[in-house]
Amino acid sequence: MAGPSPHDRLIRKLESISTLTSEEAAALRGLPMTLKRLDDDADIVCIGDRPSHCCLLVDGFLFRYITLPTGARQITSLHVPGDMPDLQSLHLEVMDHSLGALAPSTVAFIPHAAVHDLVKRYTGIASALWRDTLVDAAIFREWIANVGQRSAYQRAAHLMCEFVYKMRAVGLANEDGCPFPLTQQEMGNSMGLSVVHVNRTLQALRADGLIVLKAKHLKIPDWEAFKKVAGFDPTYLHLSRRAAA
Amino acid sequence: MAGPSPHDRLIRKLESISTLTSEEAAALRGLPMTLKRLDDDADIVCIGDRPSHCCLLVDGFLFRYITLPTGARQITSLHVPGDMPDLQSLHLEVMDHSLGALAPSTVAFIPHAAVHDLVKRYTGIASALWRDTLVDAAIFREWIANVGQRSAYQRAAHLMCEFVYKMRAVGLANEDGCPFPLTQQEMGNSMGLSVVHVNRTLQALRADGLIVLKAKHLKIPDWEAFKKVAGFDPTYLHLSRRAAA
DNA sequence: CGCATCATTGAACAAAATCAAGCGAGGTGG
DNA sequence: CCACCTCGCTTGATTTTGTTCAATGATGCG
Repeated sequence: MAGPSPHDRLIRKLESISTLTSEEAAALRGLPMTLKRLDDDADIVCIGDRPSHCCLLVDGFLFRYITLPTGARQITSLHVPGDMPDLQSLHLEVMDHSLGALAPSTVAFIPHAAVHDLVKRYTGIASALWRDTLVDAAIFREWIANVGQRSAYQRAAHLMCEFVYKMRAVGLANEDGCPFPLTQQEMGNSMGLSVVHVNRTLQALRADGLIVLKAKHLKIPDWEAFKKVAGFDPTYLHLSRRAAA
Repeated sequence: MAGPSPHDRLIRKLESISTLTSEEAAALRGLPMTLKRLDDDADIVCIGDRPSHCCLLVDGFLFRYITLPTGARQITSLHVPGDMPDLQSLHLEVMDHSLGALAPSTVAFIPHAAVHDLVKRYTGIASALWRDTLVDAAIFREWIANVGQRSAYQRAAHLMCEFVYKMRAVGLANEDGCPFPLTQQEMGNSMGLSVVHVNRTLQALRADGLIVLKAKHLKIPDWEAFKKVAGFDPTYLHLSRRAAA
């Protein structure tokens, strides 16, 4: 399945959190993009790099992570198609974290210069991109609260809630759930938990009938009950009315 | 002590992470500001609000926090003079968290319209402000790692390292340390730890000669040793060379 | 002085980490 | 085609870290 074009993905994503004029959408369609396929586990940019391109995720899943001096790894965000996970590199020259692929993925590289140019010419695009980085930050805040305050059980539920919401916002989830690409190890690295404990937590969620997670596919039978358990309120995702519906 | 003007604070802060032309600095000096004094514990904006102004911290200390459905509170950031902690409200209409005062403080309110106007007219200011929100996000990422991966002992050390660095960057710390306004309860809410455990952790840090913390003043006798314990690398603060020195 | 807030202490308890094996499905090479 | 190997998942036992509960000091301020 060929799926939407890279430009369509980007536009759909930006429309999930902003509004674009047709002129702005057309301008975005003019962005030069170089496609690249990535293996599972491949790194796109690493801490210390000074990227000259931004990366748009077209297909698959990416994640950002920090490696501590001890070797411990903390995942700080998960990304779905349409996301530009290193948009920040437009204004932050040196990477303070790394960006890698969670699953085999396709990404499109866009030269910084081309983005800077669009931003200068279209205030609407500038706003949308700035806003995108701000939503990113809002999600980071929620993750701090997730790791800092919630029990393992709630934490896992919250992580999954957010993931499904993000997938729905770009049209990649339906009533039957959506792909969920994380291994238990990766979930642990996202939530500040050991693999063993993640395993036990998932079993508890399954036993309580809250999730059906198998073969990297996640289904939530009772969405309202699940949100309640997670303490999930989607406000922080700042979705436009259309995308939130 | 009257101290620097609100505009000076802002300019100094922006210069700690960017460079401004003299024309841009002059334009910033033209920003309309309304000063307000705040008590300890006062809230400036709350979750759900739709602010029409940004807030510049002139004097004192602010913090952002999320309140979970259970009533638990997670502090997501600490702010020192020169910071604009709700700059994000320029592009995110509704607040997904709250902003309050850690200590008696003075803040300056700036109408969104005035900021939007400056951003439109000076790309350098637009870049500096966008960059400021991106540094904010980088700090959130580091906090996720702090809460998710580090022991209580390291966590506390890291929190203090970051705070002192931010104070130094705007000229508010010297070799004798700096003010440190957090109660142990607030430190706990910042690090995902109970008050009791914060207390014991601080005692351990004191016993090891790493900190001298008394009457809300913090001094680090051996900075290199302390950074090592904390696993602290200031890259993520993205300070300009001048401010990092 | 008396109240309020913050800091400190001890004891019992709970959550999650660690250590150490096994299990199972998918992929590979002989 | 099958043995085998790897990676991710699962399980149990044990230990560690941090929480909770319940008081008791200390400090500052009106």
